[in-house]
Amino acid sequence: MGEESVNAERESESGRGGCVVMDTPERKHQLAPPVSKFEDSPVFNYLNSLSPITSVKSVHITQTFNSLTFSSPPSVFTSPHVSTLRDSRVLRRHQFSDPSNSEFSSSHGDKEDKSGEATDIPHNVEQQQNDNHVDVAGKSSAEPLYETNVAIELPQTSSYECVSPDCAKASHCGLETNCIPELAGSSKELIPYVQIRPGKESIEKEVHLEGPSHIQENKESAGCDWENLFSDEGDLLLFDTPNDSKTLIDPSQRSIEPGMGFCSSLTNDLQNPLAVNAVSADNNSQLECGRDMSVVTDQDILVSQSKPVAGDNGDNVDDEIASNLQRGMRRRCLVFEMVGSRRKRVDDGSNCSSSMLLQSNENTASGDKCVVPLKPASNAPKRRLPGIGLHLNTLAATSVDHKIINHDAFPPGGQPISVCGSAAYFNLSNSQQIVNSDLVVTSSDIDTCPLEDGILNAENAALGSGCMVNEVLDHSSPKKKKRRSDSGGESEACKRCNCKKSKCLKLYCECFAAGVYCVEPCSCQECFNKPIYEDTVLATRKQIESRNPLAFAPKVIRNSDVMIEVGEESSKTPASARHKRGCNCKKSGCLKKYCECYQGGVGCSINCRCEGCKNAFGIKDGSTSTETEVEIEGDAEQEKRAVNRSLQITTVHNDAEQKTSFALPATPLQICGSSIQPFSSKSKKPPRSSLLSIGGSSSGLYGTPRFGKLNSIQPLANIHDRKEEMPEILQRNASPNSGVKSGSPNSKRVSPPQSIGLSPGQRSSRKLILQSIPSFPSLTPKH
DNA sequence: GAGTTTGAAACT
DNA sequence: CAGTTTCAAACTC
Repeated sequence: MGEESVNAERESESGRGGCVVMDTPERKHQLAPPVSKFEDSPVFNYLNSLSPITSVKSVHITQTFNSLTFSSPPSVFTSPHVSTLRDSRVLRRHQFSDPSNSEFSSSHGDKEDKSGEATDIPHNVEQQQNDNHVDVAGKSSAEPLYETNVAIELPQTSSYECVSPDCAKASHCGLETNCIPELAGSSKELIPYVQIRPGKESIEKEVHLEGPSHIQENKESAGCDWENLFSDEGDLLLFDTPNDSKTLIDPSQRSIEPGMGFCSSLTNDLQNPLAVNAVSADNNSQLECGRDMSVVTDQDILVSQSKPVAGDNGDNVDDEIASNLQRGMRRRCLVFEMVGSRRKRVDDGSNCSSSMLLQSNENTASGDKCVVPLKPASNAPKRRLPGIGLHLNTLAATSVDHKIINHDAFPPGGQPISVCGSAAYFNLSNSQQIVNSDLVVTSSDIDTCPLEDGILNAENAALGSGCMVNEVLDHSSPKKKKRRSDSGGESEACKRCNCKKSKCLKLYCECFAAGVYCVEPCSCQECFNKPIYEDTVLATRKQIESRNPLAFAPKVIRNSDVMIEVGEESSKTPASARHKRGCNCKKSGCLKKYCECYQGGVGCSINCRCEGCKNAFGIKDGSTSTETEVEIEGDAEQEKRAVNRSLQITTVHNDAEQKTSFALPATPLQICGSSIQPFSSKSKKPPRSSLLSIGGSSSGLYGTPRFGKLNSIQPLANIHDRKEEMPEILQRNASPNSGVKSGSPNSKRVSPPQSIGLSPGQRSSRKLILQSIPSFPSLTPKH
């Protein structure tokens, strides 16, 4: 459990979703160079080596949890705790704008406790962390747990900040102070803190008397180290808390938003120990603070990192803000995942800290397109951008978003969720949301990516091909290019709609169908597909899903996916990829984009009812024009391979994708879709759901199914395959187009020019791969 | 950019 | 499930 919980926390931190995975590689790079003082510390080394992996783990973990919990969504929460907590925080934040209100915090704290396992787990983790920290202080052992702890600690470090609020109870503060001294040597920043703390220590000591104090202390100590480490490694952490970044970034915002202020104050405190102390004195909520703190700490850490230890915030802050603005676009796609995670957090237990987080989120989240808001990840993305974490990066919020967010902070509907990000709603759609969030985290989630399509797409887009990423980024780009231009792949994440009557609440709307919120580039009228209307969006989505669980599933399924899902049937549909439902073209001859199959770069299948099919990618009869579809039917082995791959991929998605992300809706959607796809075959649908069934509800919860897949898949997936895939995937990433093929070994078919690779399925695969890679090296195993 | 075509989505 | 309507993208000019 401890490891899992830790992982979950990591995930939550990475939170922001699948992004983490992406980040990991980058982080490594980043970390390696900067290591300075901390390098000596075993822990630090550990982190460096692990950090990348850690992020991945988060994803996997979530997945694993999901798989484990599959039957029961709640269980999922447990693993994802962090994410859930954060999400909950977000929501609560919205609800409770005023962090100042101790009541809220306290209440939140209670809620968190109630939240249950998820919340509980964190505590456990903390304890473990504390233990670890202690060890760390001792310096010695940098055990895998350690790493996990470290990851967790980040949050804790935040707790450190939180401590201030809690100070009454003090555990954190005291611990921190204590820890600090130990760690102090390692980190520059720490020293300052230490100095400050002394005053607090007296208070903290009182707290210490209580059992928890030790743990907290340890945590804090760890946090301190973390800070140092982060400062070195920083980026990693940053990714996790986009929101945080804001808080950290903008001191000014603090003044503006009470809640934010709190967080910011914390962050500031981090920078300025004295301030922190003062804050701590005021704050009452302990647990909440702890969690929130964790968030804050992350932010702080991030900030510190972003800015070299120096503490000068001003300049850095500006830069960060700008970066945030840029992020806005990205967020949208990724958001889903992120959002989910955040929401979870909120739900779980947002405490006072949560409120702060929420605020921070709001700040970070862009209103606007709010998509962004979700992702704290977005913040992370900034730094991540450089690295693989493209989708995550894409998620990054834009500065604009931040602004918007503030405005939106309290959507009319009431739920701040919007903040979470466009993608978020997918998660929300069901109880599964939790799962989704997890997925998101993983995907991201994910997303991402991403949503499914939403997240997943986003993720996929990012992962799938550089194109996707670009597209996501492009959102900012004014014009909708035709998403499809990408190729069949339509990067859903980047979709832009032009709806006039549907209010963007029907599948007519590409954005909505993709599980993504409409963004500026959209030319839609009377659009309700915005974070502000998240409730409406979610409700509508549920309705649609109730009618057709697969409504948001990716339309085009890869062979691998099909293989997996369909299993036996896959043999029936040799084509590398197929349209889930098949087309119904009568006049276009399946040679124009009117045809979804053609648009998706896939051949028509038995499922199609098209007339006069001339689909260049493959005719309905099964004879794909392109030889590409080599029939795998006969080969059970091939199918198995494909399945394994698909599973791997899918698992990754769940991260993303997404939803992230999603990527389906976010990624989740895609994932779902993939999972769902089996059903997709028109008539055959029901049977295949087996996978879905694993996940739980097939429908809305695409996330779950995906998770299920992921979970199931991961185990199934052969390491060999992954390894092989990994490189390929990477390469593919480099070249999106190529990627397509790689996606499914079986699918030899070269994706038509379009980009089969772009096709959601492929994307998903890519995304998955990317994520999977980092995840692969799960830290836990080391233990 | 306006208008037409097309097929999916939604509705009955 | 089939037929019809609505809708927005794709396409053409």
